[in-house]
Amino acid sequence: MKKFWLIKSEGDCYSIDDLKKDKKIAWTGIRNYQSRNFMMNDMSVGDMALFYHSNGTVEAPTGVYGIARVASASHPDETQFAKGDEHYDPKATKAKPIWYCVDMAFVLKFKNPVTLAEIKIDPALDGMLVRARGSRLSIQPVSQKHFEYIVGLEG
DNA sequence: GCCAACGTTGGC
DNA sequence: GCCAACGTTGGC
Repeated sequence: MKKFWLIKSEGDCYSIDDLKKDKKIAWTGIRNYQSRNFMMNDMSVGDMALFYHSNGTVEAPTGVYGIARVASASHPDETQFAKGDEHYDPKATKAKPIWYCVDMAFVLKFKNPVTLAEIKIDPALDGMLVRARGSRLSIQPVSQKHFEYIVGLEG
């Protein structure tokens, strides 16, 4: 059973254009247990994800910019072992990793982003987690209905 | 840049 | 196991 997700990235940090260029990347750096658990327990290869840019600007507003696909099972996030890396975690060891990630593959980029402002006012998207105030989860489950609706908005 | 909301840490 | 302090996220 295919599932649907929303994955957040700061647009000026790693954007949908970067993923398009890389084709596929390990979705590292998640340091939140709820988000990690989604990747470890609930994601499967082939699941689809809305690619969301947070911390937007007037020129590049916060919102959904494209689609990615889960391209691997979960595996240890290598950045937790990398001393000096901003995501280094001294409590993690190779024998007992703490943080896991999956690989994400590029699917498509929207011609026009579906902005958070649009998502918030659209009655069809009522209940989307990203609408909730203070929603800081960087990996969120999305219903198939909401996923398809947003893809449909983009045309 | 501000600040509210939230998760995590650590003292007790 | 509580809870205050702290750091971070993320919308505005």
